[in-house]
Amino acid sequence: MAEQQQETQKQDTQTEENKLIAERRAKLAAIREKRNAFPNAFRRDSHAKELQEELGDKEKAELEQLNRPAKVAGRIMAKRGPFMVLQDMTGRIQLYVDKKKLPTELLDEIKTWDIGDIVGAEGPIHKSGKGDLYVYIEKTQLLTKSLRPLPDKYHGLSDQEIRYRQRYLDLIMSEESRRIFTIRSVVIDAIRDYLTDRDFLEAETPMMQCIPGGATARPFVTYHNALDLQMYLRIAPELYLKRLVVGGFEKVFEINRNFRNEGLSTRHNPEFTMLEFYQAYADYRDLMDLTEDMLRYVAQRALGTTVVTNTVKDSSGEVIESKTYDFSQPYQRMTVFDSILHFNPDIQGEQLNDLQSARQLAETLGIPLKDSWGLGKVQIEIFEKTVEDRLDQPTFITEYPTEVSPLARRNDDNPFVTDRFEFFVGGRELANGFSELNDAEDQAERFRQQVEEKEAGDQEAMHYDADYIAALEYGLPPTAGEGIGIDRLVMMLTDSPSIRDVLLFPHMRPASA
RNA sequence: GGGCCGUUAGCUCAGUCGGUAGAGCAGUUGGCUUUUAACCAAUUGGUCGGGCGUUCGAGUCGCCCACGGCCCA
Repeated sequence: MAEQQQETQKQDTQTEENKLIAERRAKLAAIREKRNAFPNAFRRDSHAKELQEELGDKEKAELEQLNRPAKVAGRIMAKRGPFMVLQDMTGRIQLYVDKKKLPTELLDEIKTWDIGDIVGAEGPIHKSGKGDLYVYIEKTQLLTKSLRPLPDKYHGLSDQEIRYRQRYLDLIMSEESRRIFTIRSVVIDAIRDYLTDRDFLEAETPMMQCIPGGATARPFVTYHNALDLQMYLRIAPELYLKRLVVGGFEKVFEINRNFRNEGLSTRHNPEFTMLEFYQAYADYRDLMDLTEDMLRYVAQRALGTTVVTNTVKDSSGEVIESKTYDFSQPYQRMTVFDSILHFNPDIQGEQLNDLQSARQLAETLGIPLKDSWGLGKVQIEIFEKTVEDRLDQPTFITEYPTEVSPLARRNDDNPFVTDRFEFFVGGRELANGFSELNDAEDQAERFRQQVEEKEAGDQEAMHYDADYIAALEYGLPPTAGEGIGIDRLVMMLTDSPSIRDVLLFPHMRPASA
């Protein structure tokens, strides 16, 4: 009882607290008195952008003669004298309220319309003295009353936190934000087209797995009641997609979410979108060629060009650095080993090839080492520390050590490394691909090594997946597979500095009370 | 995890040396009806992120906490 009273009181103060909302509620109440305040029968026949493209160049007099009728709908974004600016998903167009022609009752109601309200309007398209198109209102109606005031019509929403937490406001206010998410959609569409055009089959594999495999990462843990079973959100679809190749789907791909239980940063979100694809009777070199070609196609579709510009801005938003990446050119290719030597002129090849001296080198570089690490792991640590963020132009790095590539096929000439590559642009890893390990016995041995590392305390090490080994024992044809991080790809294509700018609803700590 | 910065009206932001809280936009009232961040006049609106402390007095100084941003690990 007391709680209820408290709750009511709280609600009262919240309502009183914002006078602007109260005023809009009163306006809505007045409309409810007269009719259904939420009509849903209005149908538009035109979008703002089409009208601007079709009629924007025509003269004022010509348009008045044409008297082309249109029905439009959208959100009121500004009011300027007798004009209202309407925004729909394609763009903006003005409405003109002629107080000499419209009935008084309607004019009185239009006066109560606020920025943010959603309305429909019908009338011929004319052009104003200043050269802007408008719908000369003959009929109009309020479709949805907006109860909360929008951000500043000129400055928009500048509070980053609110942009992420209330993305809908960001989308209403920011053309740039709408552009980024439109590009994201086109990128995924283009990838899907590219692969399906080449006879890849799209597959959906489990998001909930009993053995989280296909990558080294900490998984999220969940629980299935009916089966009384601990399950994990997947960290990768890899092992399931390769089972499909065993099953005879020789070209498969999946675009979907992976979940990794790690921190949040400008580059990491606990759930992120990956493309993975597998092709039988191909090797990692074929996939490097495919990647070059596919990214060219995707950039062209999404941006209309293969030249991508990325900028670095200072705190005031001034561009202090600008780089261009031309995806029409062949990308550089370099081995891990060579790239370390290339970016570290002081380092000698012999130092890198000996565990003792490589460890020493790593310590000089300030890399914390674990006793269990072999030469390959130490080399990769040195690579990540001294090379990765300097790989600016599109570059394939090849020959990753077997020790850090538990699912990749060993190189025929040098079993210390695998037939694997990673792809970098702007210092960021965008893709990882390799010839798949299809030797069931070798794979079983590598799983055992991972389990040892897990038992030694590495929470990211892999589990032993006996069913996957069984699948390999039936025979996986020679296959190459690759993963491309969609979020990072979209960041690069849209020149977005943070992964949160390309995720509609990035994960945040719950807002404080 | 560490460092720096931020949090003031619905939004965008000022706020000097510690002395009763300001502007523009939005809103309200009136005017204007081919405007372009529309304009003109009047006007409403504040738990200064939260807490503790110093002080006669704190948006302002100190400490703690929350959330966010950037950089580093």
